[in-house]
Amino acid sequence: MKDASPNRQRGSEELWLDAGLELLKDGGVEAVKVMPLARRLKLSRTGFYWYFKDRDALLEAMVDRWEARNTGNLEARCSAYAETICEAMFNLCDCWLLPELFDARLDLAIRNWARHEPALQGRIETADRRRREAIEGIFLRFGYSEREAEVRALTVLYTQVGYVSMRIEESAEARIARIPEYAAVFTGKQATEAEFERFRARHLPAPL
Amino acid sequence: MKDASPNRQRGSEELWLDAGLELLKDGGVEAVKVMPLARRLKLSRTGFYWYFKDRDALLEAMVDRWEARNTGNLEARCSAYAETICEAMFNLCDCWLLPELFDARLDLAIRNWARHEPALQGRIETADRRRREAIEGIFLRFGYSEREAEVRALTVLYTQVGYVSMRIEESAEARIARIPEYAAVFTGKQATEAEFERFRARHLPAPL
DNA sequence: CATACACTCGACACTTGTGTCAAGAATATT
DNA sequence: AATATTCTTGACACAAGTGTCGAGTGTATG
Repeated sequence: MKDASPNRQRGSEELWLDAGLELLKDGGVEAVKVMPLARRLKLSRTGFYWYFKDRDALLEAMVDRWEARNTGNLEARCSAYAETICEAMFNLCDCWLLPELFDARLDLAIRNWARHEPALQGRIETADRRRREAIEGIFLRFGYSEREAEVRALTVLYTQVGYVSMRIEESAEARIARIPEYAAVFTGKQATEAEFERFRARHLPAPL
Repeated sequence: MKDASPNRQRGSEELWLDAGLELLKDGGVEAVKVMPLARRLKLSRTGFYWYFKDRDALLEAMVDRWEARNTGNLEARCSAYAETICEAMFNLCDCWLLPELFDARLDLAIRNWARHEPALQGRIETADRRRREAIEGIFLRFGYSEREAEVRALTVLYTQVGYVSMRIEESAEARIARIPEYAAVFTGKQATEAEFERFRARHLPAPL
């Protein structure tokens, strides 16, 4: 007595999870409700409960996904090979230009959510500590003092969070163009033309 | 003449508005519901509708209040008298130390809320532009190039938003102690002992 | 081919929220 | 003191969400 179409949409854990993340990113946690999710997927609301115990289980799964991504890539960029502090900073800046390295919207959404969820707040703090230590490491490797490395790392972190938080909309080119100046502020050193060219080259679309 | 009879709690526009802001600050917009508000004030829920047409009217009033505060004080600190770029930066830093100049929690709450409310987003952008121009003005007055002034102003803004957004908890002393280093990163110049002392003096409790 | 597994669905019971109304208490004005 | 205004309240009508249950429907496989 049901839909006769052979290829009808079928649910799966992935499907609900992805849709949940989508809703989280552009509507905040409060938008992650089972009912709207079902509407969006054109599935019955109650089907959700086959894959997840309840709404909280979904939220949990979303956080797990976030944890397994952003911070790791940032750490990796921080320990990438570099000959100068500016080159190292450019390596880190890859994160702000390549969405696959760092999902800024997700990061922001999780951060906002954590604001009213003390349990989550702890996980955020852990992530932020790891990130700060990774960035501090760059400065320490290039001879900055402990104290200076810390403040500079914090400036980088805050700037990044602030940038994302203010939802700046700029073209990739505009953003790339500003990068050397940010690098100069962050490190206190001016990058060479060559260093910037190497960075720019890997971010501009290859001229086939 | 109205006498406040202590017998019985009575409502008022102020009362509901203040409670609303409180809820906004520590629970996000989603927490600003008439029912919890009434519970908190120990008043009947429906009394609310005598003062405000509906929930949206309250939200509107809260935004008005925010607009009438934070940005203006920041602009004022940016145009305060200063002999050097570092002194000017310290003037601005007053905002991050004196809650009456700048309500960071409210700023953050409004910002998060705006994320999912395009209408509000416009007002945020206007506020951010005014702030950026005020900070840029400092750098321009002290001879930085247009381009450099812009990037440095943005760094200051993003750092501040990021700092608030990450909900850092530090004592006033710890924060004050770090300020000269931030000032050095932001301006590229080292403040003198005297400049920092003048700044510190007005923030430490007067030893009467 | 039968049957068990993986999955979907509608109905039900419950909770929290919104906004309206008419009746009434408290206070101010005349 | 009488009256008008200001404010509070409980009852009512609705909307949107959560989670459970039992009865299904396809599909894979033993």
